[in-house]
Amino acid sequence: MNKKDMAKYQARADIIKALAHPTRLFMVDQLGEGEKCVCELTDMIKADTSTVSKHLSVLKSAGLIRDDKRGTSVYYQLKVPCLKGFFGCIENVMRNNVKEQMELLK
Amino acid sequence: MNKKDMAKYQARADIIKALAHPTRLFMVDQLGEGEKCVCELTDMIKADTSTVSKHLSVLKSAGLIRDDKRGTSVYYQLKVPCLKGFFGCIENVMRNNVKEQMELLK
DNA sequence: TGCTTACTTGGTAATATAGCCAAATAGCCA
DNA sequence: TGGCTATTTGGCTATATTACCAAGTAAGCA
Repeated sequence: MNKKDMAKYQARADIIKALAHPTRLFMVDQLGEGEKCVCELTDMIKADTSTVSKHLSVLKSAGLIRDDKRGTSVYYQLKVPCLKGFFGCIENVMRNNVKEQMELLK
Repeated sequence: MNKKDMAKYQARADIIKALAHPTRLFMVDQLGEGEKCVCELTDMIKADTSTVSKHLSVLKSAGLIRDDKRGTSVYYQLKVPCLKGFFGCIENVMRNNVKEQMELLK
């Protein structure tokens, strides 16, 4: 693998890494249904506000969401609609994994 | 977020985490073009065989690839064709991030 | 101005991940 | 059998990630 390819895969990995956490996946799902402020997400997730804020900043740095401050609240929006297809793929993997577990038990 | 949802997002995250590394993304790309043995991948990646083997086992545990031992070699194959669409989505994000960087410089 | 709510940032401890070396295992062939 | 090649596993250190608390910033309002 040459240097340029390495950089390409590193850049991909950085974005995927931003998605690789249950709380952040939940956020992406929620934001897929419409913008939410930090306080709304904090309520749903039941973690410290600072924790939620940091997860959001990871998604934002990766370019997956956008923020919009209105008054004292900050609203976040999903920038990337194509993620839905991706999650479909992940669900396929999960279904298949379960299927294989079941085969083992037969 | 209730316990069941939490488990769902955790399971998704575990699979995504398996993809969240440049070397493993390279492997997935390579295996997408056809099966390869550990030694071939080791040559391409130029890391210790043990490192390559461990990356492959991460992908395998996630259910993304399958192994097939023939003689002294172990051949790995991609199990999940839908990943190609996913990478397309990630490339979109990367392109958009660059675009926004450029806007900033205008 | 001073208070309150909403959010971000810095610091820290616990945990997870990555890479290498060394050692173990497995199949092939002389 | 003994040796060779291919691969996996265990152990270790370095680094990254996560979550919380505490402190800082920012906007609205009495």
